[in-house]
Order: sequence, then structure tokens, then C-alpha cells
Amino acid sequence: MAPRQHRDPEATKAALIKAAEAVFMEKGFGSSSLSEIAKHAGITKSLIHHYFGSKKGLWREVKTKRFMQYAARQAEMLQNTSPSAELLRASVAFYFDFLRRNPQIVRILAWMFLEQDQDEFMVIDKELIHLGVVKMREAQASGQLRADIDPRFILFTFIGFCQHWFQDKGHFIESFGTQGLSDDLDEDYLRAITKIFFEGILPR
Amino acid sequence: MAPRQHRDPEATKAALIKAAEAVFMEKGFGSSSLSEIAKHAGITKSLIHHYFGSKKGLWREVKTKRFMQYAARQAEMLQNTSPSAELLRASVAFYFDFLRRNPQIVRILAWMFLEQDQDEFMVIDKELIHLGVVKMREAQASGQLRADIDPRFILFTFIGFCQHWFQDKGHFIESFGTQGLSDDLDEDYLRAITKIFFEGILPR
DNA sequence: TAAACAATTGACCGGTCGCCCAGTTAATTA
DNA sequence: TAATTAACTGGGCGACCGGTCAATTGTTTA
Repeated sequence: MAPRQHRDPEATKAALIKAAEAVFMEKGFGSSSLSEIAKHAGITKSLIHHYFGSKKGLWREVKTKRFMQYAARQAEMLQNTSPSAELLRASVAFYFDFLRRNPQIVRILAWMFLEQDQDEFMVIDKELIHLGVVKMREAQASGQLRADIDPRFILFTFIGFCQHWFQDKGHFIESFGTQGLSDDLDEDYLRAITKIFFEGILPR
Repeated sequence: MAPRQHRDPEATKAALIKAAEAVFMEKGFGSSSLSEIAKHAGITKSLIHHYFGSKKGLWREVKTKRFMQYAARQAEMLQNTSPSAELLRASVAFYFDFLRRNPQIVRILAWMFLEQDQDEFMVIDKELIHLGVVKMREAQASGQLRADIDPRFILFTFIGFCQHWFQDKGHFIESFGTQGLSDDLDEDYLRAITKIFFEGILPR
């Protein structure tokens, strides 16, 4: 490979991370190889070690980058959530929409689960989560939310509703079919879980 | 390794699959090695190729075995579900408990998502799912379930509730903590989602 | 402009990987 | 019992793995 005449370390790092994300997302950490990533980025393998130290270091960089973005959005969401059922509804839609536009997040979380990659940076959103729980508690205190369910479970299932859809949507379509549903399946699902989440499946 | 004096191909295959499942489940496909699996099973590597052809072949065998069991239990569950809210509640508990005792299932489903190789399996439980949807529809017709939500979404979210817990339970503990919850976190969660699923989070 | 620095390359390392094959031995068949 | 089949072993092959290193060259600093 002919040496670059113009050097741009930032661009190099960015290209490396981008290529790494693509490969890691598709194959997971264990099945990805540095040679493939390097080739994909048009950069020699050695530079990976030069910038990121190791394969694990690169993987961490990829995760961190995406996860920061994830945390930022989550903060945005919680900031705007106030103790009213209506705003909570909007938060669900907001979060759902974010995942729809960033499917990488869902894959990263799934890979981390499978490869037992419990990571230190999950701590980042610990305060975030705490903030969310506080908001839930406020909503419970003001009578907007039923008070006999731990707010942590409410928040958790709400996140789970959304994540699970984008993870198992394929199974849904394959097993359940789409007859009678609209073109925008995501939208249909969001409507359904909103009803279930807020009002349950029993008749009122 | 001294050759076995008594040969038992079925036992050998079973031992291989068992060891493979253990290793695969812990490390994922890419990071597992055949040598480790063979050593773990007390059987030489060559026999893996003799019986399963390749690493992928062994992997497929492991997945198939578990998935069949999964389908069988699902059938059992749906068989016993009748169009009453009470029995539906029992089904949730049944399915939840099954996943709790077979965490491998959750991992395999996550793998299927990431590898996009669902098709071959999903055909199996297609009829199963259909049966479940029919039951839901009956429950809707009899007024036991609200009728303004597509029964497919109801079934799907119910499965998702359970799956998601066992996949992201670690995140829950990490981010939310367990203060004020009982020793049996699973039970606490089950109680919470039962409430949410059937009655929603709004005050009644 | 000379020296120091850092980006980048390609050759190379020991190790392990999945896989294959020739040979041995137990079980089955004729 | 002779011949055939199939279970099983162990050695080894080529490929590729993550990682290192010395050398080259553009860029920055003194």
C-alpha cells in the first residue's frame, strides 16, 4: 500500500472506527478480524494497535462512541419528561423513534449480552436512570401513575418494550405475518404497546 | 488419549453437544474453539468433524436441540391457555418460569437475531403461534380481553416481556440496583409485569 | 535548517485455528 | 471366521489470528 502523502490522524481514526463498527455489528467481537477491519478501512492493521492498543481497545472505542450518543438522547428524553402521563407517552414515542433510527444500539446491546461483555461505561447512564426513576416517583405521588408498582420496573419495561421490538421484529413478521396491519409496522406496534403499557390488556 | 474400549456413538454425540453448548453459551460462537469443546467433553477433536462436519454444523445442532425443546414447551403452554384472563395469567407465569430455568433459550434467540438465520426454525412454531393467536381472539370475543388491540401484538409483547427480562436483567441490577426488592428478583419482576401487562400503569 | 516527533508501512512472530487424513481397533455383517 | 463397516485417535497441514518491530516519511518544533 502506497504511503499516504497527506496525513490526517483524526480522519484515519474515524475511518477505522467506522469500519470497525460495520464489521463488529455484523459478526460480533469474536468473529471479527483486525485484518478485515483494516482492509475495509483501507488502512494497515498496525495502525489499529497504534491508535487503540488492541482489538479490545478498538471495540471499546466503538461501543463508547455509540453509547455516548445513546446516553445523550436518553438525557434529552428524561429532561423533557415531567410527571404527567401525557409527557410520559411522548417519551415512549421519542425513545422508540431513536431506536428505530439507530439500530446499531440494539445490536451492540445484544452482542454485549451474548459475549458477556458487562462494561464499565454502563455507569454513564446510572445518574440518568436515577433521574428517570425520580420522575416516575413524582408521577406516582401526583396520582398520574399507579403507585403500587416499583418505578424501576416501570422504566425498565418501557425500555424493554422498545428494544425488544427492534430485536425480534423479524420473528414477528415471520411468525405472525402482517395481514391487516398498515405499511408502517413500527407505528402500529408503537400504538399497541402504548395502549398495553398505559392501560393494560383487560377491558376497562 | 487411550481409545475407548466400549464404543457408544450416541453417548459420544450427546457429550459433544453438551460440552459445545456450555462453551458456546459462555463465549459465543466466534470465540469458542473446537479444541476447548473437545477437551471439555473428553473426546478428540476429530470426532466433531466426524459427526457434525464442521464447527458451524455443531453449532447448528446445539441450536436445533434447544429450539425444539423451546417449541415443545410453547406448545404445552398454548395448549393449556384458554380464553380466560386467569389462565392467561398462568401462561405468563409458565412461560416466564420456563425461561428462568432455561436461560440458554434466551441466548439462542438473541443469536438468531444477530445471525439472521431464523428462517429454518421459525417455520416450526408458526402453527403454534397461530394457535395462540386464535386463543387470544376467543378471549377477546368473550370479553375477557380488550378487543381494540391486535391479538398478535398482545402475544408478542407478552413473550417479549419475559425474554427481555432474562436478557437485560444484568443491566437492571447494574443500573437500577436492588434496594428494597426481595431476594427473588425474578418473582418481583414477574409480579410487576403481570400488573402492567394486564392493567397498565395508569391508576384505575 | 536541523532535530524531534508522530503517522504509516510491511515484514514478521509464535500461537492457534478449523480441518483433513492415514491408521487402529471395536462392532457388525455375511 | 473372514470381510466390512464405523468409531476413534493423533499427527500434521496451511491459513489466519492478534500483536510487535524496525524502517520510512510527512509534519512540527527549536
